[in-house]
Amino acid sequence: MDNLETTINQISPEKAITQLSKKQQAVLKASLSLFAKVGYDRTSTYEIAKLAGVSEGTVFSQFKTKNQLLHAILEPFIGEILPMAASDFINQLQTTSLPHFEDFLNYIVHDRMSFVMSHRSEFKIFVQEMGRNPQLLIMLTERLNTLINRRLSEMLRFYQDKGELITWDPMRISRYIVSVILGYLLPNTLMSDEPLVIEQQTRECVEFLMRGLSA
Amino acid sequence: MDNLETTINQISPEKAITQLSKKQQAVLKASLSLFAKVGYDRTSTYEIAKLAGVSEGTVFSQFKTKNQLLHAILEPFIGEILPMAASDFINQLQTTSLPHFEDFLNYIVHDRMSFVMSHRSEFKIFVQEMGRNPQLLIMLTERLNTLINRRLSEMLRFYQDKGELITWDPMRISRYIVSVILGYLLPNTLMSDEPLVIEQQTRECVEFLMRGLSA
Amino acid sequence: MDNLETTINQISPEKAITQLSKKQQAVLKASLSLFAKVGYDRTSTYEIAKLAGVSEGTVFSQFKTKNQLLHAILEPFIGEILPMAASDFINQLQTTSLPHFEDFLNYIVHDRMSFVMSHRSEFKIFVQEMGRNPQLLIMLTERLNTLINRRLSEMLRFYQDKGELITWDPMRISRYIVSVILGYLLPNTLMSDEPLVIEQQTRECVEFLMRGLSA
Amino acid sequence: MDNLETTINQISPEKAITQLSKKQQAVLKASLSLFAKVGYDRTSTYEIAKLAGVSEGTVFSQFKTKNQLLHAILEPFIGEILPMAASDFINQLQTTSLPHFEDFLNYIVHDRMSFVMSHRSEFKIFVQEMGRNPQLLIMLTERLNTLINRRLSEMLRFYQDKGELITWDPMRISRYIVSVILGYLLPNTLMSDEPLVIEQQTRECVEFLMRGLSA
DNA sequence: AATGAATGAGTTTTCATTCAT
DNA sequence: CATGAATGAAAACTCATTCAT
Repeated sequence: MDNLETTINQISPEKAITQLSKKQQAVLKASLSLFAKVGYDRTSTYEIAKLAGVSEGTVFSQFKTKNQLLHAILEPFIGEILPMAASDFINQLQTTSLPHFEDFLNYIVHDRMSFVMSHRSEFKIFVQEMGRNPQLLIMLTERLNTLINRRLSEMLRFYQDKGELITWDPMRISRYIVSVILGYLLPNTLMSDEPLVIEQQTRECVEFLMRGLSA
Repeated sequence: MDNLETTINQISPEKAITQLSKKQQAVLKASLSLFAKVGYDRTSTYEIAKLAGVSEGTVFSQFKTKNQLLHAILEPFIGEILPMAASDFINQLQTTSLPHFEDFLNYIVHDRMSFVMSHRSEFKIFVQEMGRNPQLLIMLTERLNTLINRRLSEMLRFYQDKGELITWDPMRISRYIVSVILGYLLPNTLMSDEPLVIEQQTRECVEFLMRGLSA
Repeated sequence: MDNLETTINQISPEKAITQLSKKQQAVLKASLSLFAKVGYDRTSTYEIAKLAGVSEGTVFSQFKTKNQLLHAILEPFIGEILPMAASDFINQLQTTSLPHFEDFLNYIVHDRMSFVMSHRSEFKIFVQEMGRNPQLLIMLTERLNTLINRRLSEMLRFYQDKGELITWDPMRISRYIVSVILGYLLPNTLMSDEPLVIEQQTRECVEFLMRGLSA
Repeated sequence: MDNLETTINQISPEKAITQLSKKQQAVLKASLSLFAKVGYDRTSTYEIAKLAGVSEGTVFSQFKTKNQLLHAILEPFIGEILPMAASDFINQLQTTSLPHFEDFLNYIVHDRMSFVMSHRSEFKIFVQEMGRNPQLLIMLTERLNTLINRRLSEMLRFYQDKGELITWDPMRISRYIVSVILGYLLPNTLMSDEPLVIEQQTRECVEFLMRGLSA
């Protein structure tokens, strides 16, 4: 069911990333790990080089600046991984027959939890950078708006028409779904590093959301 | 109703903070502002001095290091503002007659939103630091646990016994309340800097929570 | 016998030093102690103020700069204590009847050891500064030359004429006497801080010098 | 005869020091020169960089702190140069046939004077630091004790048994020899920077010591 | 491409000194 | 005179970035 467990390299095989040599991949991996753990600003290029097992010069041979390294992580995340995940997600949703809102909720809660869990590091970096660079949030929001919201709204309206979902503004409904999911993910996943039993959490989540959102 | 709109200086007039000279207060204020806006790491002590209108030496005369400046902001927040707010909040709750769960929800959602809004900067800094220093979250959680949770649980059980609140684990109920509140606060307040119409948001919030949580 | 146990304040009662207030004396004493212990450069005016129990401003009210504080210690030492000690010493020598060279040696070895021991701190500071400011040594040498050497040379010649002292250049003889005394003082006194049993050391010293220097 | 005129680089060609690049050697050389001339505390890393003809960053690329720079100078001196010199010196003494105590004295006085003269800068720095860090003296004393004193004592006893040397404690005899040598070296060499005519000084030195120490 | 020594601008920090109270 | 907050110049140190090898 989870079609999102895509690694960075599986995403766009013909693009920049797979052209990267072993060393460059190590650099990217080391950056991802360190940026997520201690933050972009507290990670020095020396530490990246050390963790990647390369020289400091090598860190800069592919990515000209430290900031490009950050973007090399975040851009595919915002520009490819998230949208692709979103498309896949939406497509999957549409082709999957989910006759009832509860099935729908079950599906998306579980799927999104899995997705975030499998991209924990990127999320942490994204969240941290968002704190300083609100433009990131705007970029993300716009992308998701065009990709998801219209089609998601259609779906929500489908269940509203069926009388299974409260007739609030779909944006408002989305906000609650996202909030409750993040309420589980943020403390357990982004802040600490404990594993998360997705199935159990999903059940709880859906139980609450069904009460709050069914017509 | 909101007894929490206490500024830093109103908190402990006889303690450290009011001993600070005008210039030192300016330093603290400038740091608070810059740390919140661009983050601790991207704020130089030179910029703090410039914004505070003092010399760079002055930045270090009271707070010996830049990191102490951060702690001078966060510690009263974690150690005094939050707990005092929590106590006030709980006491207020207990002395206020809130016969129905909906009154209770209305009260806490509005109060907490107001509180966060009035300490926006501190929250932003706290959230940013939390991303790198998970220990902060643990400190906070422990403090809040001892201060709030037991008494909050009692109150929730009061409404559960009255048959107005679903008989889930009070911790789980708290999580949903917090999640939904943050779902409103984070995007509008912490990430961007737009003003927030608390009354409207509170009403929406409570409406949803009542559906999800009433027995 | 030891006429040199003069404290700073006993030296020039009509001059600056006794005009000093209690606080200023404390400053001077603290400086002396810290300069001797950790060196001039590693002593901050803040530490002087703290040890003296005064404010930092007070450190500068009498002595305009930190360097003047150093000179306030060294100048009386070079300009007054040492010469006065030297005069006293020479006068004492001349008025004291020391018919034999061995008596003479005994006297000066014991007296100089006592003198250095009672001005240990000043000596330490002087030696340390000398390493960086060779001019100090020149100043000292010139002063001692005019004050002592001529008259000391006369005395040495007295014993040479009596056939009790080898007929080397008096300067050379002085050098050996000084070297051997310092050979005892430097390790035990200036470098470490152990007490020194002067009588025992004097006897050893004189025994060796008598062998090396008697005619 | 003087086997001790070893420069820093001749000491351990395969070790740390020769791994240093040209620029790093320049940094070390500049530090040595400035520390000796004006003292560690009065030498700024900027001045070191300027004298070495490198950027200030380079000063810190190899030696992480200014203090490590000091240790990079002193440690090989205490840990390698002195002990090696000591061993060489003792070995040389043992293999050289020195039938009479006067030959022995002549040899060591000349050799030690040459050694100190060829490491003047290191000695100056060492002496200066010793004034503030008495632990240095302890380190040195312990090293020399284990390396030299036992074997030197044996040699002295050899001449005592031959009836050419006074039967004092060898430690006491060493103290006089060292004192008299330093009596020549300190004023002429360490304090000022004038050259020293070793042969002449050696002759005077030995003449006095022979009188004082022969049986 | 990879290396790592070198760079230099920027940052934090120290501290002697000043000055209003 | 005494105080101690304020100053600012200078110091040590960091680190992203460059470049010769």
